[in-house]
Amino acid sequence: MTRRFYVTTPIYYVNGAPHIGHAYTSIAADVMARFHRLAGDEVFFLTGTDEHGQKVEQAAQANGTDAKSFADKVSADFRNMADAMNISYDDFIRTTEPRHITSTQALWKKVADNGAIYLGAYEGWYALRDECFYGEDELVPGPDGKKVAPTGAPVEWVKEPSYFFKLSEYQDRLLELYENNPDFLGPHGARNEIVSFVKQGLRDLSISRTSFKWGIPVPGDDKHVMYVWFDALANYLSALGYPDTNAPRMAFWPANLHLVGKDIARFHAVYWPAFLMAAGIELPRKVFANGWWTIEGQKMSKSLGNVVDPRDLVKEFGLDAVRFFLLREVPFGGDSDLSRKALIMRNNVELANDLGNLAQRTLSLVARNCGGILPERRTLTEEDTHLLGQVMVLPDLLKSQIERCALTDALEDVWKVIRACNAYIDHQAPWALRKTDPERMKDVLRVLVDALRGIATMLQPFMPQSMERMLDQLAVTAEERSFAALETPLPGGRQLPAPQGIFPRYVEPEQA
RNA sequence: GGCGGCGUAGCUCAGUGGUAGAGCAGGGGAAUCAUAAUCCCUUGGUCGGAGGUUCAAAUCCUUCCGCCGCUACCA
Repeated sequence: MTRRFYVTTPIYYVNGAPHIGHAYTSIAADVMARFHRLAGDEVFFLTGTDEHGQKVEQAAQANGTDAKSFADKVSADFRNMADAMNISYDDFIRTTEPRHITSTQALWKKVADNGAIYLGAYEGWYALRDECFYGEDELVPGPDGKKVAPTGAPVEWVKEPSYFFKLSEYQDRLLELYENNPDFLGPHGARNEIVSFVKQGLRDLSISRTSFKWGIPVPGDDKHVMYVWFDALANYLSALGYPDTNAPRMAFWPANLHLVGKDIARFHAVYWPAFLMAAGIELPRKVFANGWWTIEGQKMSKSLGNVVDPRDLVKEFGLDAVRFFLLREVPFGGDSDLSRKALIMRNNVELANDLGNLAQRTLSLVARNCGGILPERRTLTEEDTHLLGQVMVLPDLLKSQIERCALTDALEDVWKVIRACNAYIDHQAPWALRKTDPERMKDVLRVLVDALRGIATMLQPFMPQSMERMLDQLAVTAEERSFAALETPLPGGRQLPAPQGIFPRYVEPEQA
């Protein structure tokens, strides 16, 4: 029976350019998607862009264009970044697409028909000049002592008609959800915060606006457009073809994993399940929040001018070195720091020295001493069995790590085996066996090739391009690269191509 | 203010009741197949402070200090 696996990234808001944080979440989701494909699951991997709202309207104006053209441009840039990072998405949804608009309106109607939406009034501090609401804490004292907007514009307390979602009625059911499904929300820190947030009590949620037009019209009341979360969250269903229950993709619902940045964990863990409960739709299995990246120890911000475009890093260090670094550096779920030094260190020590050099020394021994022919699998010594045993448990080991979104731990598990391989080759010393026991040398090299094949197979989701090259050099055919294929040893006698370095050491250009 | 998290070797972190761990960095040695990469050994911590529970605490409780997060409509 084929298992289905549906994983999503957030849809990224198009009021600003893509940066390393967006890439991070997408790469993590990509690893999950690729991993499940290699495990034989049927995968649907969704990403996209969120394009409505006042901020996009304003950003477009500032750029002297209209909202749609602006959204087109930025959305294309996000898509370009996803492609540049080798994100294997199956669909890229945009909230301005007709399929999303009709689907979201259908979801709204369903929720409204079930009595969870009512018309009320949204109150707040409104600055006429900015055409914008501000939160109480955003206001600053003006020259005359009266509170004004951060832009300096005068504000007044106004009421605007708005549709509300009866979020307050879902507190108990949400707490029950977290209680009964400890894995629904991760990691632990985020989970605790959300639970205590919900325990504090929930207010109804304003889900429409009349103060701007760039949004999805509320069904039956064109004066309103949907506000933020109802529109955005619905993408996870609209991409599947909701409300058409016969749409082929609907079989992927409920989603197995919504991967999100920690800033929007609450919306995914509180609003989204509540909307779905109200609509009578099954809930996603898991929401997991990843942390933030600081840059050289500093918060990434436009004002500091240290916003990192991942495509620049790729140009300098190579795609897989960047993918690897982001997932390897710090436990997935926590915050992490991106520094040049750490990136170079990871690349040189773990990719070039540990793994790249292991492959290179093994394959050049095979090339030189076996004529590049893969030796047969023969009798194994205790050491051989021990090493291969470590390789054989990797699929199950990683499966459970991926299950709990422990991407860093998964990599650490693989690296333990890589280090064991380096110890093995030193202890066996096939270069010495060449003179004393050439047959045993072949056995040793064969064990190493098998170990490398297992390692490269498991690392494909993390570093698809490099591992493709490594598996090519190991003469593993395209059909032999799934996890299941690892149970069948490669037939001996194959001709291996001439080995070529896969992970070059990074050497800093000469300082002036 | 309320709730929560963290504070363990120079650095990044693992370890949740039973004689302190990993990787990197530092020191010594071996090997020379390999991208001068690798392997072996090793230095190093009164586990933030104090008090308590226990035969036994980094691990449970109390308190103090320091850092951080959340505290709703902000993408």
